[in-house]
Amino acid sequence: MKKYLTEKVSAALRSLSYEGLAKMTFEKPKDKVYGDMTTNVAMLLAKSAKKNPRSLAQEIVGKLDVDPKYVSKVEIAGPGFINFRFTEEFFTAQIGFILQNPATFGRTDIGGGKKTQVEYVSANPTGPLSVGHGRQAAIGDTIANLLIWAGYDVTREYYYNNAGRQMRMLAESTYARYRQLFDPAIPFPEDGYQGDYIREIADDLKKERGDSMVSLQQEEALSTCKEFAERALFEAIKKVLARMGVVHDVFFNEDSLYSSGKIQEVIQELRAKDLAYDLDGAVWLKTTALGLGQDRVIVKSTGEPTYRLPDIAYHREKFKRGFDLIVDVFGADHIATIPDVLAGVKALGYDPEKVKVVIHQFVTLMRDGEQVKMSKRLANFVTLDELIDEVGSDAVRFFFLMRSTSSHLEFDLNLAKEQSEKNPVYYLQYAHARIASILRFAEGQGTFSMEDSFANIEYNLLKGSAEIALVKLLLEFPETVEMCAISFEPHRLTTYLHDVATAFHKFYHEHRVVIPEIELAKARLALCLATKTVLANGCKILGISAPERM
RNA sequence: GCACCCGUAGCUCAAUUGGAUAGAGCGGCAGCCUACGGAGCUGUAGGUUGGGGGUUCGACUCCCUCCGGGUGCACCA
Repeated sequence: MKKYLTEKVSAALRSLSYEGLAKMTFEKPKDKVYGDMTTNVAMLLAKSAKKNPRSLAQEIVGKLDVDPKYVSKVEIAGPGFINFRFTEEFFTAQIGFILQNPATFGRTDIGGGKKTQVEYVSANPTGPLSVGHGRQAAIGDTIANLLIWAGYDVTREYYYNNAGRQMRMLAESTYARYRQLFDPAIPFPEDGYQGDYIREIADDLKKERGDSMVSLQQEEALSTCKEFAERALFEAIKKVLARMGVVHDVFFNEDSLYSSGKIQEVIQELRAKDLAYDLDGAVWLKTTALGLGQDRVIVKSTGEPTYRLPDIAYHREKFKRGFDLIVDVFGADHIATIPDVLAGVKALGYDPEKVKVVIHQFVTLMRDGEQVKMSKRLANFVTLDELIDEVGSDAVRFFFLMRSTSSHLEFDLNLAKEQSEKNPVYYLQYAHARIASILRFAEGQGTFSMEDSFANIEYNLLKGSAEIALVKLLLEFPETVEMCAISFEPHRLTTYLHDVATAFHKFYHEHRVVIPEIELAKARLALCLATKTVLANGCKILGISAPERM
């Protein structure tokens, strides 16, 4: 549609020798009285051509040569919009296109196979995943799906650190809990991890090792505790993620950056470029030379690197591994670290423009109209596992994706559990199940069979406004996926699918599908099947199920 | 104090990335089941887009400023 118009309008511009003076874009007007497609090219042209936009539009339209089989009306409106209306046949005929390859409808190739990495979750194995991690998992995973559908070559990655101070504390906490099983008087470290999950790990440790570790050297015992706790926690993390349908391709360990010497390489490179220097026994990154407010320490005077250095080294690896687009999904609490990392990337000679950082805001759980209070320190937070237990993984994913990532998300537990039209995820799934039910019914009546070819359907029998509106919406699916992918905004897909469900329900109430007029019945069944296709493909991208019955 | 995010209908949020009369869901009010799923549909009320300036043919969107909420700030991660 856009392609066709682009061709025709640029031909008209060429004959008026206005070509290249302004960027030509088409979009779907918000209000359907303005037609199916509109362009503001005349208004953009007005300035450089020094002419009134409306008379410019008049000139362009005069030179326009469009096929009346496709375009039924061209008009100029408002300050100089050129509006196009397409014939109904133009739309309905494309149902056949959807049904030709249902599994791939919505896929595009704008990504051109670009090698892309999406990093998300990346929680260190020091405890169970929180609901915040859940939001990140849903967002990251869906962005990855969107990019795949848009033709990118995507790797899903999880970055973690099992070496630092946090892990030391995990080991000490586990060890203390373990020893308390034999002697309750053993003290618990002051900054230790308070959560009950540590007790559970200690219990398991006792089951496996008995009291054999009580007599062990402390360092040896701690290293055993660390390994044991890390393994247990990582298994738990992977298990919860799997419950949400999230599976990473690569787990990248921060420690490998040290053992392989990459950290040292980065320091050398930065020094060689005169972007790192020594002061007060520490190594500083000259971030001021890269446009930031102040220089930052990358190696402390104790010889220990700060978090910035491995983060920069990791991003260097991302580039070295050949990724052409790097998407980092982080929580809002990591905002401050981003400029430093990007500066580091730039300092090493890579293009920071290739790194897209998606920041998501926090999640508040609401129950019975009141905020569920959570404190990580007191370890009384709701874990992602518990949330999935309570409302199910479809609702969890959908709710996490419903809002724009930059918006704070209020998660209404009562609503998520409610099995009614109020609940947006059920509303969507219900539409899919309802179509499945109609198709079953039609097959039972012998109106059609799934083996039928949809090649000879008389689509022009579909004339009702609800039918046409539904078709038009379905045809927007590929560009919607594309737009969500390139803007990294999954929530727009949830909005779109909700609209599709609404358009379908409206169609359903206005038109009976399985009727004696067999040709019309078949055309409507084809429309149902096309709708089911879009809903199913959309749900697949969102990572939620599209049930045949509910 | 500095940086980033947010502020839109009673509530939770959208708004085609600068387009035409700012839209949904929930809640409120009024309706719709003798045929394919009422987990649905129809109608209605509800707004100075936090305030004020600016850029533009055009601003919820971009710039400045103020107000309010959140997050971050270190040789912690």
